[in-house]
Amino acid sequence: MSRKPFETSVAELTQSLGLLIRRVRAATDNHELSLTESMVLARLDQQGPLTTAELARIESMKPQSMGATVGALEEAGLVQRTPHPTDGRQLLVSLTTKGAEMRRAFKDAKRSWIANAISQLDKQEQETLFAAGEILRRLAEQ
Amino acid sequence: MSRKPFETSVAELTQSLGLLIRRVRAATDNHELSLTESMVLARLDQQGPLTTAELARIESMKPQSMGATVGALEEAGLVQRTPHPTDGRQLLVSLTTKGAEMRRAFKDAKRSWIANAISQLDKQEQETLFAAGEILRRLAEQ
DNA sequence: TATTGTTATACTCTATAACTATA
DNA sequence: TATAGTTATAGAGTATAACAATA
Repeated sequence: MSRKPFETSVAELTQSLGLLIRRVRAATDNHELSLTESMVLARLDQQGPLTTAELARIESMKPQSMGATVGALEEAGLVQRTPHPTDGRQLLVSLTTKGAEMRRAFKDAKRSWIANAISQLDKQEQETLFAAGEILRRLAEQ
Repeated sequence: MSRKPFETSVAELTQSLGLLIRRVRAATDNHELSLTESMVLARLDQQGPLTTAELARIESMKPQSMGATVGALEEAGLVQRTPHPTDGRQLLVSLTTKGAEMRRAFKDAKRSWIANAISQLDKQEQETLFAAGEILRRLAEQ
């Protein structure tokens, strides 16, 4: 196979990411959760109740921005805020029954177009994608 | 190697993409070009002068949105608009000298944090990333 | 009638700044 | 003094709607 120049490959990757970002945003308009909202539900599902500040740190966002996201999820009835037992400043965010159901639906790969699309790729392409995901995470955290 | 459940891998990939999107946006604030602006410059560099409507189709955006992007690039002196020789409705967007210089700088992988970061990965990781880029583009266009 | 482009307006996501309450 | 959270405001990126000019 003939190798492309490095810059061409980077340009193509950048373009793919750009298209994907807009595709994700478009899906959001279609009554799906936003990327950040999905990420928050997944975190709460995996790690149990967390505070807004903790969620912000995990997702590399400002606490005020995460506050808005959590507020939207709360308004949608997917999460609830309860006072921290010992620290009066903190509010613990946790999944509601409806939020937990939403997560299960996502895991079925039926409700999220991206999970659904990935599930239709062959095994090797899925492996490539997941491996790239880990590399991209390292890049993002740099 | 122990395989993770599919849903876990999808969740991790989604999280990586989310972090990356925010990282790209943060870089934009630091006087770098936005992702879309970079994509437009790359297109014009590769394919020569194009109209706003053509650029919009290529990038899966509405012509009005692309008009704003092109307007920003024009204000920055990176592109110019010239009347189409035969079709009075169209304006051809092309790189200015300054815009062409900007593209060369990007190709040096010094000005763009993402190109720079990728250049520091080992060859195999770069291959994985570029292969994933092609898969992601297919997903985005679905 | 279809297409190119412009202008006006609005929405989402995230940021900064200023504040209160608690530790 | 530091941390958790809220509220107000702003900016970037994109969308929809309504319009003018040209094909």
